Order: sequence, then C-alpha cells, then structure tokens
Amino acid sequence: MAYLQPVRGTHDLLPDDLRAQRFVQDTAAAIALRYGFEEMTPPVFEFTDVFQRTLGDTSDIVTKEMYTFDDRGGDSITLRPEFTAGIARAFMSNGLQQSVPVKFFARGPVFRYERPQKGRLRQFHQVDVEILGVPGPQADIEVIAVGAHLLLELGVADDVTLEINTLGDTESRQTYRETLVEYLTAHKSKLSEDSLKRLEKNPLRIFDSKNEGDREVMAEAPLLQEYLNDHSRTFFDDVLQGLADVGVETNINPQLVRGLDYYSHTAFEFVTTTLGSQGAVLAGGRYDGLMEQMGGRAMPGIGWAAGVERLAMMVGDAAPTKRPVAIVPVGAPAAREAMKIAQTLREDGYHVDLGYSGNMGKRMKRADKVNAIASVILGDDELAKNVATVRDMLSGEQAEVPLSDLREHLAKYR
RNA sequence: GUGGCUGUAGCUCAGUUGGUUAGAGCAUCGGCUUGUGGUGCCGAGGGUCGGGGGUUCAAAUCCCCUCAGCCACCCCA
Repeated sequence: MAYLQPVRGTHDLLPDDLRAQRFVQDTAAAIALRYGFEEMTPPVFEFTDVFQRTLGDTSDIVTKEMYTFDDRGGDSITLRPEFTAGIARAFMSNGLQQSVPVKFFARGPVFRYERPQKGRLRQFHQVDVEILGVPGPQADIEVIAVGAHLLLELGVADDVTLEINTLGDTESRQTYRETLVEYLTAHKSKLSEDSLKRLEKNPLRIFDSKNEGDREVMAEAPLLQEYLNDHSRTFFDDVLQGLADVGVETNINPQLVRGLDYYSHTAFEFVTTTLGSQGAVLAGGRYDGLMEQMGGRAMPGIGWAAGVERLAMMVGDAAPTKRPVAIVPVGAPAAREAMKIAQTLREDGYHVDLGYSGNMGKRMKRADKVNAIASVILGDDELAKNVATVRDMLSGEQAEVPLSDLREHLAKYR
C-alpha cells in the first residue's frame, strides 16, 4: 500500500492544480520579461558542494533539509533546495562575467526535507529572479519592484506586506555581531535552548524567534541599524527612496533576518497572514559575498524566490480553461465525417472535443460537461444536405450551416 | 526534528454503550429519452473502514505500532 501513495511531502499535480501553478509561473515569467529578465534553468541537481559552500554550514537548509545522495560514480549530489546557488554556479561555469549585468528568471521544482504542512512541501516549486553584476541599489529596487508587480498582477497584493531590512556590508555586520553577542551573552539565562545554539552559530537569527523569553531579550537588543557604516546606511536609504519612487510600499523591520548566510545589505520578504504559519510568499536579498565564497571572483548579486504553491493557494481558482467546440455525430456515417471535421477544425486552431461513443443525448451531456461553447451536430439529415447544425450552448439557438461555411461560422467561438 | 489533532466510497461526511449484509449527499455508469445538454424521475456499480498486530464470542468502534494529512514549534517559498 505504502508504495501506492506518493512520497511524503510530494504531490501529483492533477490538471486543476497544474493549471493554477502554470498561471502563477507564466504570469511571473511574463512580468519578469517586461523588466528585462531572460528565462534560463539550471539543473535540478548539483554537486553537493555548490549548496553546502554557499548556503553556509549553519543554515537549516544545509544542516538538515537537503536531499543528498551519492551517485553511481561516487559523487555527492544534492537536489536543489533553492535556485540562487545553482544560478551563481552557472554564471561562473559559463563565463558570464563577460556579459554582466545578467538578469535571469527561472522556475521549477526544489526539494527540502522538512516536515510537511499546508504550504510546506518536500518537493515544491519556485519562480526565481536574479540580477548578477550590479553593485548599486538600482538592482535592489528593480528586483523588488518585479516582485511587487507580480503580486499585484496575481491579485494578491492586498493580502501581502513587504518587510525590508538591511544586513549592512561585511564590515558593519562584523562590528554589530560582536556587540550583539556581547549583549546576548549577558542575558544568556533568559534565552531558549534553540537560541543558545544560534548564539554560537548565527546570533542574528535569534531575532526570528517566537519564544517569549527570546523576544523579551531581543526587544532590548542593540539593532544593526545603529551600527551601519556610512556606505551601508546610504545604500539602504537609496533602496528605500527608490522603492518609494516606483510606488512600492515598504515596512522596515529591523528584526528581519534571512536564514541564509550569504546575504548582505538588502533583505526582504513579502509576507501574508492568509497561509497559517507559512508567512513568506516571496523573499530574497542581496548576496554580494556569494561568488567569492564559491571560489570565484567577487561579483555582486541580488534576487528573490517565490513559492508557486503558496501563491497558487492565494490566487485560488485560476484562469478558466479554453472552451472547446464539441462535435456531435449521430449514426455511423456521421461519425466518420465528424472525425474529418474535427481534424480540419483542429488544424485550423480550434479546441475540439469529440467524444468516443454514445447516442446524441450522451454526447450532448458530454459537450455540456466539457463546457463546450458550441456543438456541431451531424446526423443523417445534415449529411444528406451537406450541412451541420450548430448549436450555441449558452443560448440554445441552432443554425443550419453548410459544411463549407463551417469554419467561418465558428469563428465567433474562437 | 519536537508536541498535538485527524484518517470510513472519487469528494464532503453519518455510523448510538463494540453486535448480522457499513450508510447519505455529490460525482460516476445505465434507463425514462435511438435527433438535443444544463433542471427531473428510476436503477446500478463503487469500501482491504489508511496499513499491520493485539484484546474479544464479536472491532469502523478498545489497545499498541506504523503511514499519511493537518495544527503549533523549528525553519522557510
């Protein structure tokens, strides 16, 4: 029995689900295109190092969520848990330093070994946007603007707010980190067990904690804002100003910290309260340190990823399907003719439904069920006169149409 | 990974303190209706009661294990 059900956290995307997801993905691709992004797609799996070295040894994704296995050649392989690292690798593999700035859009499945919940799966899908090679805040502004535009286009903008923060440059972060650790060490006794671990590995993340004791401590904690150097300060101000200029509302959240280690400067999250405890629908940030960490030349980058399933859930019933024209033959001779008519109409670009069996009543029912916009009825009477009866499925009006005029007559149902 | 709730037909759910052949609505299929769909009437098919083990004369119902979904945590898309 167990093998007849999909692996935990994976799902079959039946037509209705897939249609909703396609709608999200295609909308994202179309919007990104307007901003000059071009679609590309990195492999679904990479050498484990690609993710291990970039995501950082302290991130949960690396420590407990990767689908990693040895292939038959003995290489350690990992199913991508996100797009950014793979795209950065592709950038270097293909020598795209020459083509900077590079703006990529990508979409596809990603894999994370987590405990599933609604809106949280082991195989899920993301759409992703990256700008590589632009050190200035224009890139941050543009990247966030595409995200906001996408959410608007999907009709979910009202249920989402943009939280934004800066992590500063390396220098600012280091100074701050020392101050923060000092403060936290002094309040160790109030911190949760989880946070004590974080104190060692990634103290910034304690800001994320929902534990009450942690929150009390963090409410008084020194904020990174106060330790930003001039460069970082100006950078963030420029981003905020730019977003205001293009009409994107921001909500500065000094406690917003992203889980991945390679971020610097801008970090942001579009969050919603409509998906239970899965708040983030579209999130990302700047990762100027990434390429160097991977062993390449330093190269700035910024991007985001959005969860397709989460967005699809928010969108609800998506794009209606194309309504077909149904062919309804009555009797064997008509069935042959019906095939021919269906074929020519299909070649002509019509969506045509042709049932495989049944009397006229059955076939009309079927036409109704597939939501046909019109039915082309073809029986002995019609054959004798070389015509078809075309029934408008909404009004019920019927018209006798010479077969030679059929394509023309159906044009209004395209 | 931690804690909790749930699991009966394709879907939504009944099923009394354990007690014969486990029910309903919707959906499906057939008929009323061999040239007319959406409403109507009649009928049929469809269930290892998530799976395994145990208690009992008897288990959908009680116990244990397991799987999955959901909720919270963790983390994030």
